[in-house]
Order: sequence, then structure tokens, then C-alpha cells
Amino acid sequence: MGRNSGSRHDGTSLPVTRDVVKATAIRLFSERGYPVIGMRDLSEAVGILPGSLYAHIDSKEALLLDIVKSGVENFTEALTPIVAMDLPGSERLRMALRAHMEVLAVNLDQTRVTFHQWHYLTGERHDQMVGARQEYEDVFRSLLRDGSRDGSLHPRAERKVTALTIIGALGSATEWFTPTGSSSPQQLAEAIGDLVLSGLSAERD
Amino acid sequence: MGRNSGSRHDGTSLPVTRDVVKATAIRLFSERGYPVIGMRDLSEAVGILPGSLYAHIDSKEALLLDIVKSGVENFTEALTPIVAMDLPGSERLRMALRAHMEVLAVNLDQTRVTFHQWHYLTGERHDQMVGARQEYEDVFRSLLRDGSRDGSLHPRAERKVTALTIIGALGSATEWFTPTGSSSPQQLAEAIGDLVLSGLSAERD
DNA sequence: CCTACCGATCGGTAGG
DNA sequence: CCTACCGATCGGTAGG
Repeated sequence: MGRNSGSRHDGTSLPVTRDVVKATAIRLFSERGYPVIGMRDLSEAVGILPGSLYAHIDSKEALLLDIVKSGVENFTEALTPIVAMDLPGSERLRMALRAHMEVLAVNLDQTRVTFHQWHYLTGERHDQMVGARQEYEDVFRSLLRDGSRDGSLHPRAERKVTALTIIGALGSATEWFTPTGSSSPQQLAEAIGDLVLSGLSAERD
Repeated sequence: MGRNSGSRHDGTSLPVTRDVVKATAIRLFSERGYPVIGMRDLSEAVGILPGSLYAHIDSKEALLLDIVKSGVENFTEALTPIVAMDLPGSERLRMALRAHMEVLAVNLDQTRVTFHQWHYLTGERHDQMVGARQEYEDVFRSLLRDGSRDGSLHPRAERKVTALTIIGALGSATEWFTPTGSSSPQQLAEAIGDLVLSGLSAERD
């Protein structure tokens, strides 16, 4: 029970591929954190023996890097075309917030790992993701800069602080967003957009 | 070298007390994460042998709980009097943001552990902190409610989402705030306050 | 706070 | 993907 290839606890079975290992790792790392998940936890959830995992992956940390790298790609692929659009900065910012929440909602577990577990990478793998994270910050900084220039945004504080605050708010959404909640990702993006664009003090829309 | 009680790598020495163990743990847990810090890392940093730690603490997890509980207290002690003040919601919200950033700046490492490592607690210890976190969320929800009633705040979205977004932004500040940076905690709180209160789209102050 | 040690678990491998 | 196993490290303890 649980030892045969591809057998799952719901009784169905599927071939154990690299993608199955990765998807299972995403779920476990998201739920309990990368460092506390052992290769034995992962192999049991997948339905093979611990040593057999290494037919699919090189190492635990290489698996984490793979998850985090493709997790970042989900966001850059969604946001890059928006940034390049010929629209006011304020509109592109709103679209970027919506795109972020939609990607987050579709890949919630992977986004959690991407935003909150990447720093367990070491050495060169770590440096790689520091760069990727910086690029994502730059996306928002450039939207703020464009909006200031075209007159659609009026950030009162340093753009860097503003960008980090917005990204922080988005990153925290991985912790409280629930797919079964009453609000859709689009509605949540609208709410965050209202807060960031209009603030709380006036009733102007 | 490093084995004598209280000897530190800078050559000075101090008595090893429970507070020294706690302060050292705060630094290590903050820098590298609770699960990856072993008791041997901690004992070495403190300057005693691994088993000797248990003269000062009951267990690794009890140490984490102690850190996280007092970390939460730092915030509730600073915010409770502000919430009780007889002022418009908008002003109390601004004061709350400033108080949060000031506590965060003074106890940066402990705040990092408090906000980002508490979920490694298990069982009853875990449930305890879920409650404490909820109380902190309620502080901001009640400020938003009061502000709506007295007319000083006009949240466009659900108060819950707004509160979570604000708390998320504040929580993320632990990741990018640097004590040596160009902006003081007060300036950063002002910037976040401007963003939350006034938004980005208008030039009204 | 040290000495000496415990059983359990860790990521990973050789050879099939 | 399994069998059988490796050395290293884990949190923690008894007795001083």
C-alpha cells in the first residue's frame, strides 16, 4: 500500500513522471515549508521509495530551484506584455495587479513556494533568484515611473518604497487568498487596485 | 576556543543567560530560518556545548514560542493605546502605521521571526499564535470600521481585504527594511501612510 | 555548564 | 523504480 508505482491514497493510479514529482513537491513545500519536508515525505506522497526519486531529480535543492524558476516565469510572462502596452501608467498598473492576482490564484501553491521559500536556495542558485526578484521589482518601479511622466500617477513617496509596498501587499496575498473564498481574484485585484490608486481618505472614484 | 562559557568570537565575554540564548536564537532564526538552525549552530554562537542549552530552555520549539509571543506583545503594547484614542479613524490609522514601523525597526530580527517563522509551531503552540495574529488583524479592521463611521475613511472594498492588504504590506517591510538605509522608520511609515490614505492617482494631500 | 551518549532521521548512492 | 545501504546530523537526556 503506497509502495506500488503511481498508487495514490485515493485509489487511482498514474505514471510517476518528473512533473508528478514536481507537482507533489509544490504542494508539500507550500503546505509545510521546504526545509521540513524530507525526501521520504515526498516519495511517500508520490508513491515510490525514497531512493527512486533520484531517477527523476538531481537533488532536493535542484527541485526547489526548478519550482521557483518556473514560478517566476508565470509572472513575467503575464506581466511583460502589459508593461509594453501603449496605455497610461495608471491603467497598466491596474492591469498588472489583476494579472498578478490571476496568476497567483491559478498557481497558488507554486506562488507560495516561489515567494516564500526561494531564500532556502544556496550559492549560485540563490543569486540567480535574487536577480529574478529584482527584475520583478523593476516591473513595478517602471510602471510608477511611466505613470509619473504621463501624469496618471502621483506617487508621494520614493518610487522604490512604493513599489516594495505594493509587491509586499501582493506577496502577502498568497497567505490569505483562498480559492473557495467569497471574492474572485479579479475582485481582490480590484480592491487592491482601489486601495493603491485611490487610497482610503476620499470618495472620488 | 568557543568552548568556554560566554566566550564570543570577538574576544569579549558575557555570562550566558536565558536572555543571551534567546537573543542569539532571534538573530539566527531571522537570518537563516527556524528549521535550518540546529541546536549545535545555536550553542556554538552562544559559546557553550549543545547539551548545555537545555539548562536554559525546555526545547527548541518552546524557544521559538517564547520569541514569537514576546514579538507579538511588542506590537500590541504599542498599538492598543492608539486604538483607544479619541481621534478620527484616519489619524489613528496613520499613527498605527507609524507605531508598527517603529517597533519593527527597533526589533527587526524578532519581528522577522514573529511574522515569518511562527507557523513552524505545532499543536497548541500553533493555535495560540493563530489567535494572536487574528487579534492584530482585528486592530486594523476596527480602525477601518471606526474611520468609515466617523467619515474620515472611505474604504471602497471589503474591510477584511483592505486590512489584510495593509498588514501584508507592513509584514513585507521586514524583508526590505534596512536600519542603515536612507529612510527612517518614520519616513517609511509616512510613505506607506500616504499610499494607503491618499493613493497614487490624485495630487490632493 | 560539561561529558558522553541516545535513537531517529537526514539527503543521497551503487548496482541492479 | 527497487534493494540495501552510507556517513552525517538531528533534538534531546542522564548524571554529574
